[in-house]
Amino acid sequence: MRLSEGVEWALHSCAVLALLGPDHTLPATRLAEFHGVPAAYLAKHLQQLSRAGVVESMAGRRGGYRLARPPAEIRLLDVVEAVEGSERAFRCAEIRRRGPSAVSDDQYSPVCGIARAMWRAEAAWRAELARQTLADVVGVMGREVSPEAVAKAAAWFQEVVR
Amino acid sequence: MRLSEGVEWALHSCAVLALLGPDHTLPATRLAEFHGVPAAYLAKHLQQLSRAGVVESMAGRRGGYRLARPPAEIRLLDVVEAVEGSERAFRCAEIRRRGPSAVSDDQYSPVCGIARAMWRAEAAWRAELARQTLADVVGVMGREVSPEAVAKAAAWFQEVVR
DNA sequence: GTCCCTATACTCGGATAGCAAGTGTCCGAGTATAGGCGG
DNA sequence: CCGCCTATACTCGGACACTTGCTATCCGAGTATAGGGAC
Repeated sequence: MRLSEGVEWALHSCAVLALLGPDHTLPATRLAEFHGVPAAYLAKHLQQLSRAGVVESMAGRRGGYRLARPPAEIRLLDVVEAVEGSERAFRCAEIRRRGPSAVSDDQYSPVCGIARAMWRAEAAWRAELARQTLADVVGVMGREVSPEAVAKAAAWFQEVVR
Repeated sequence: MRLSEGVEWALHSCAVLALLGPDHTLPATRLAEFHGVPAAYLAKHLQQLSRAGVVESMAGRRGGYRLARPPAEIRLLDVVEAVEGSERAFRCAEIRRRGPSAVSDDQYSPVCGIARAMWRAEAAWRAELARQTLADVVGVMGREVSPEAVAKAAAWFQEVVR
């Protein structure tokens, strides 16, 4: 099991957009530059976030991305599902119904016990991601980051934001 | 994010071995036949289970697989990690340290706040998988499966077990 | 009848191809802007 | 001086190659068994 690298990029990008506030936009190129990742590929993930309604895209000369809602209303789950999709990680192929001991379909419980157990764990994962918002994460980061880093980032924002 | 199909096969195979009890073994071929899956590929996963100490392999003419411990002592997490590996799903590439606003390494908190948030969710997932044992799952399945299916499976066992 | 030996058939185990999904990139469509022109 | 229009430069968005890891398979090494022979 492996989460797409794009999830990390998306989360960091959203964090930056949260710091920027609702009055400014940042183009994909700048976000990529800030994180040192390929611009074209990050753009792909930002499009997914846009489609999912997590960020808003502004077209045109001074366009770019900004959060679609306040950070406190964006759950980490929203970001993760925007990139990874909302399909379940464990997919039940109903192998219990195959093989020589198979019986007629109506003899089986509606969902396989093994699948239920696995999905219970996934639900716990989702619940934890739903509990944490972007505001939480940004808050913690803001408390932990060093003053020098803050200054440097602020200077960069000054330079690129119009 | 997607779990390997082998996880499902491994779990079902372990459930069958649990029903079989510690006094019998079942070769990979039979397990594959019972579930209607490719034998050679299932064998690969059984090897992983064996390496992880979840099942024991008996070589020779009447060899096969059996559980290495009582079902109550086998956590679903053990089975899942045997197949999927114990690496984290979310991998922090430390992109916060890249880009134009990077500062010296000692300025950063030991682990990125975003990674910590993601790993918290993974911990919840693992905890839920660790809480449930093979005995739990088999117990539920035993209560849900229809009498006809039980009879059919028992007959098949009688036929193949020596 | 009992013990030992050998040949056998069966098992697991790791090394080897094929394919799908994630990774990375590009170019075209669309739009808000900036400047110039006319009134 | 003000308003409108047009050209522009910049943005996003979807369509196209490439690489990694999962899927699937095979064949060789090792071993407990079953049968036969000797005592």
